[in-house]
Amino acid sequence: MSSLQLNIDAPEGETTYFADVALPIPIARLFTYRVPTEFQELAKPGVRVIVQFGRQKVVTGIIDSIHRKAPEVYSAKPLLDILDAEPIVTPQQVSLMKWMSSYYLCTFGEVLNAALPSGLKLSSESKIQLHPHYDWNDTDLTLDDREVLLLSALENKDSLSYREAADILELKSAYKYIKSLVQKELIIIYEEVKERYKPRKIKKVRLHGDFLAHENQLDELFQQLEKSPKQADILLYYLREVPVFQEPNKNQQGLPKSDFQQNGLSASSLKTLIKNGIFIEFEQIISRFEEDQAFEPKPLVLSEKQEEARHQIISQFQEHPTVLLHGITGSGKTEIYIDLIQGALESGQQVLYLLPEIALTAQIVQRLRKIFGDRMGVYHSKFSDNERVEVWYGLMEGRFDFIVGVRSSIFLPFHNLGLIVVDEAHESSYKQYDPAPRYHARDAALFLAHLHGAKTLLGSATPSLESYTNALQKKYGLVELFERYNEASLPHIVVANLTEERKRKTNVGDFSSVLIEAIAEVLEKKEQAIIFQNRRGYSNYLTCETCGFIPECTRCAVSLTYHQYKNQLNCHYCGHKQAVPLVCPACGSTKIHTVGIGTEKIEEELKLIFPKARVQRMDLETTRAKYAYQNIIQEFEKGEIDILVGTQMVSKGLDFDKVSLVGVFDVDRMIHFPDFRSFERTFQMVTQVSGRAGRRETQGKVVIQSRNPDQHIIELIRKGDYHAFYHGEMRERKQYHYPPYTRMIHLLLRSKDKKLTQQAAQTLSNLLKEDLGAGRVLGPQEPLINKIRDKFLMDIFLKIEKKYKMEAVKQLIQKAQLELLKTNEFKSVEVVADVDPY
DNA sequence: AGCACGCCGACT
DNA sequence: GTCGGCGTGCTC
Repeated sequence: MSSLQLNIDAPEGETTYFADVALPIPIARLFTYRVPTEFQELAKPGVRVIVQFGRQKVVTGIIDSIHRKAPEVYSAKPLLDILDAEPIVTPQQVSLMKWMSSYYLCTFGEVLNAALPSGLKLSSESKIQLHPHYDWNDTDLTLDDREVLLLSALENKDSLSYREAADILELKSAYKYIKSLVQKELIIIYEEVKERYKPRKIKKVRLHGDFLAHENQLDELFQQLEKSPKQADILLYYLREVPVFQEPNKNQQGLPKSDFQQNGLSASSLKTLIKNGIFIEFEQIISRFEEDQAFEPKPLVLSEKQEEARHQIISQFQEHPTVLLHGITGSGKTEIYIDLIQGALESGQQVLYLLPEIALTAQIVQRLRKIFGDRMGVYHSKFSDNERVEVWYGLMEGRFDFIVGVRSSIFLPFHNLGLIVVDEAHESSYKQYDPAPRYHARDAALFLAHLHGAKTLLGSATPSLESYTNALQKKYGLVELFERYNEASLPHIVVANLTEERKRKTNVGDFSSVLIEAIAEVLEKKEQAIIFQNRRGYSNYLTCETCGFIPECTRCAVSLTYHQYKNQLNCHYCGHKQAVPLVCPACGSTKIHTVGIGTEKIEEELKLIFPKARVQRMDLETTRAKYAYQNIIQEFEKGEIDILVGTQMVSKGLDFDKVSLVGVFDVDRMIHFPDFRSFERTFQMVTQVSGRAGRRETQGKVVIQSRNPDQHIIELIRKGDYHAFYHGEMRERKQYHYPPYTRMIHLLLRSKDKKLTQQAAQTLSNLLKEDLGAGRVLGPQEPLINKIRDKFLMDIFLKIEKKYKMEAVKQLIQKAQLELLKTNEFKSVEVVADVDPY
């Protein structure tokens, strides 16, 4: 069979090659395509190819390898096209992606999907159009009403996608009718391949070369244009802007067409000049990023302590590829990063600076831009696809050698990486939860560094227990900075006892008198305050006073969050929105009131308590737009805002000189979050947000509101004692076998059938317990939120001691999953694996 | 993930 | 009876 295939297209004596292609689909397999002879030169690992996949679809894939082994049980389809002359992914990228798919238990295709900016992925869409020989009057065929509807739609619009066709018919699928029309030869199906990336082009004009041979030719031209003064004006303007005789090559570059209009010159006259061949119109590809931004490479002056830390880091790098820089907020870690980055760049290496999320970038990017100019590329989620592709190419082509970006920037095509800085390395937003690959960018960055032989610097004021443990065990180097830069002092932390205040009735709603007085003082002194509450929306939920009814999401097992601003109830899990009921849907009562307090309500109450203060809210809602975040920050910086209320966004890396108060609105909510890391999270978050208070001369103040201020964790936060926190928490972790003493894998099962999900979870859990031992398998248990988007959920957690090989464990999981699938009913149950689920 | 084929309830 | 729902299997 295979010998037959070998001869399909190669002439006698030539070999047929095959390409194993990775496709961006969640199938844990490569697909083998035949390499047509004309592509043999170009087909090499790392180039993008277009292939047919399935009956209709055409998709972009990446060649993984080229070989001569013909598949035995099917005949390979040919590669349809090759998109790149050179590999678009480097061998290191492929290694990183392969590691990721095996470590995080997902398919290579899923990683590929996350790694490539969608501008680099092509995919096709099935579309329909009228048959070339279609003639409306000619149809003696009997047509269904819906078929007629589709045909008339196609007469108005050249083509329709399947989706559009279904929408026109108001059906879920129009496939049946499409098929019927195809059979009747009235329409045809075709594939439209969309190239998503488009370089930005501008239209320019230049003077036709003929007029440059002699100066008199220009004179003649002016005479010719005597009766068309508008055209003459344009010519004059052009000659003024472009000194064609002094610098002839300037004419080659021409002038943007838009310049003429901006200077009040007639567009139609310019058109005439182009038509008459006096000007030549052409297009030029330009960068989406502003070029030649002014930058001043100011020499960086490190303080003595910083200098010392820098020195230690460099010497630790001699022995360790990874160093943890543990420096309290305000200790000046950024300056040290900058210094090290400059060092790496000077030695010709590339640098990646990872930030946890876009929220952080605005301020730091501005600062870095001033130092590194346009050799620095920025990569984050608010960039458009096209912008991302430009960063990708820019890095490949060497225009950038320094990338500042969020977690997905680890996938960029580095070829000579020397240093990775992971700023705020403890941040949980480095972990991607959904969809796969569920990776942790900090850990992936360590692997990436390993691939390049690069160094990694993890920086944090409150390192994760994992990282700090690694440092104590000498797996990482450790450098610690306990002094604030510029002799600024640490903020004074006070805890407001809400229970006590309620008893004495000194509180105002959810505000303690302590917090209110502190805010009043700040306003008095014309300083600024940040109020932190990690819950967006107005209130947690609504409830009916009469019958206790709580509006819940129809698709998820959660109460709906009340958003006053839009007068809506929102589900924060599936995005469902609905109007606020005027009367209780259960009993008809009008006594509906709000429970819990979100950023929106805090904002409102602050405006009531301090009517003169300028209050601004910063959360997901108010920062949706591309520059919204930046705008708020700028206003705050300029002092146009007195009180900034926000979710965790406000806690991250912002430095404001005039902030002298930070209020942590509800620390209890964070402490009691049902997760073994809730203490760690709380410690990190509160420490971080506290660090926003008082940067320079003034000592800042932090007010933490709690109903139960005697909790040990609050005491640790108050003292800012990381080491005591670390050791205390580690004891707990050891006792209950939690990370970092073990590694965790979370298995989530979901399906539309509750019983079935539970049964499948029980079965899977039993299978795993057989292989791993009951002690290492927790559950199955129903998660707190047991339904999301109409799918019921079940949890299984695996806790594996460090000494076990994770590879083997993962194989067991896959084995158990296969075993589970042997029961037919369980096939509709999805199993999602999340490795290191935090 | 799509997408096509096959098997069952509610309607002209 | 057929239409239209969705469950199931496959993709080189």
